[in-house]
Amino acid sequence: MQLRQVFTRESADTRRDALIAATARCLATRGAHGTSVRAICLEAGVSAGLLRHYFDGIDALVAATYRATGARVAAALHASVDAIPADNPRGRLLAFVTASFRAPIADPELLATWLAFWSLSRTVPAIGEIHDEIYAENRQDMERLIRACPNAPEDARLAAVALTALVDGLWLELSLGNAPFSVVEAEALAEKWLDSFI
Amino acid sequence: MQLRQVFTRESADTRRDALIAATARCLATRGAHGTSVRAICLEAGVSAGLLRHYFDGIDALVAATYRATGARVAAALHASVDAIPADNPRGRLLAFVTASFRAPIADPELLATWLAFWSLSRTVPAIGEIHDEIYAENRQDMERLIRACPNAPEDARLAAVALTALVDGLWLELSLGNAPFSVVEAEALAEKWLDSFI
DNA sequence: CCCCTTGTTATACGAGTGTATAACAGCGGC
DNA sequence: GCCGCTGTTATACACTCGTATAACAAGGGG
Repeated sequence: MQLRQVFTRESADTRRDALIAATARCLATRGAHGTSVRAICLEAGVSAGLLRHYFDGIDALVAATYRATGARVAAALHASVDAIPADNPRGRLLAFVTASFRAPIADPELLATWLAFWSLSRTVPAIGEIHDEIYAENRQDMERLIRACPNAPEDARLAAVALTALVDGLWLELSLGNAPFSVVEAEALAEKWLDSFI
Repeated sequence: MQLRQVFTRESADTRRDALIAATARCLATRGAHGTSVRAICLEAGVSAGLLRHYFDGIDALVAATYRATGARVAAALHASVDAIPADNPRGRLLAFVTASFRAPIADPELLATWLAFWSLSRTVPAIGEIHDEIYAENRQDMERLIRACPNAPEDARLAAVALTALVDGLWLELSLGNAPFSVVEAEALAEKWLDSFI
């Protein structure tokens, strides 16, 4: 005679956010392999059936989590940029570039989440589209910051490509762990690369 | 009354290699999510039980596939380097760096395989160790090529870190598809970054 | 040529997967 | 205070997962 679990009713947004947060924690902790409907709902403290009540399925929930995580990263980058006054465009660009090497972006858990997204983006078309959106927006932000510099290169797009690639590569190794370099070295390399464009 | 399937006996090495190749194809085609014991053995044309006869389990097989794939990439890189005569050390380094943007390394299937490995390296310790081995060897190769240059920087390690990061970032976006830049642009960026060190 | 080793297959098993469905209960409206 | 809506839970189902095991047959040694 199993007693039915007590529960409280929450608003749709609250539950959706809780499920998204639980999905991110699951991806980070257990990897994509261990992120199942039951694992997510256990992490969120709700029963397994509730997932389908708020999302079309686990793929849709993971896609929503991807979008939310991307927005969180973008917000952290923008916060770093906005900490530098507008009359220092190079400083703002440098802040945008080097923020990837510090918390909360250099988080190993964030890498685990991102890896799961990359893996799924080749299989699940909806996640692939979100990936393209996120990266396009990130690159536009970077281009804007480059163009704001007095010595901006004629091809801001290519400079953004170059900076993004170096930052991604350094971020990847830092987050994977056992990187043979320090955060300070990564920042110095990024600054050197930056100064070769502006 | 199911007739038992005809089969031919193969040497241990042949079967092992076939299973490794099938695993790589599975990871590339179906992603880590769809790479199961049955999928691998179907791809290899053997029954599901045979996997455990040659490997301790699916994790061990994936680890072996990781090692084999890493060796294949390293061989491709070395072939690119060896196509340049020894009296042109900068050319050899450049060949090592830019080979990542061409086949067979810029292959989208290779990315899918690599992503699966990265995802698993956080969960399966054995795969994490292989990852460290592969990356350490790759970096040593790069450092060797840097030190062979006449104007080699004092800190070849940091230069190798820098070049590896840029190449990885560019390779990642090229392989993910929809990259907003061309292979030629990637090569030019890598060469520019290279010339800022030697 | 036949036997024996053993590589290979077929089948079974328990656990876990995503999803569907009906019963339940929290809580606002009356 | 009670009703009814619906958010939530519990359970069931069909499927796939990795693995274990026994039956089978391929092919070399005698």
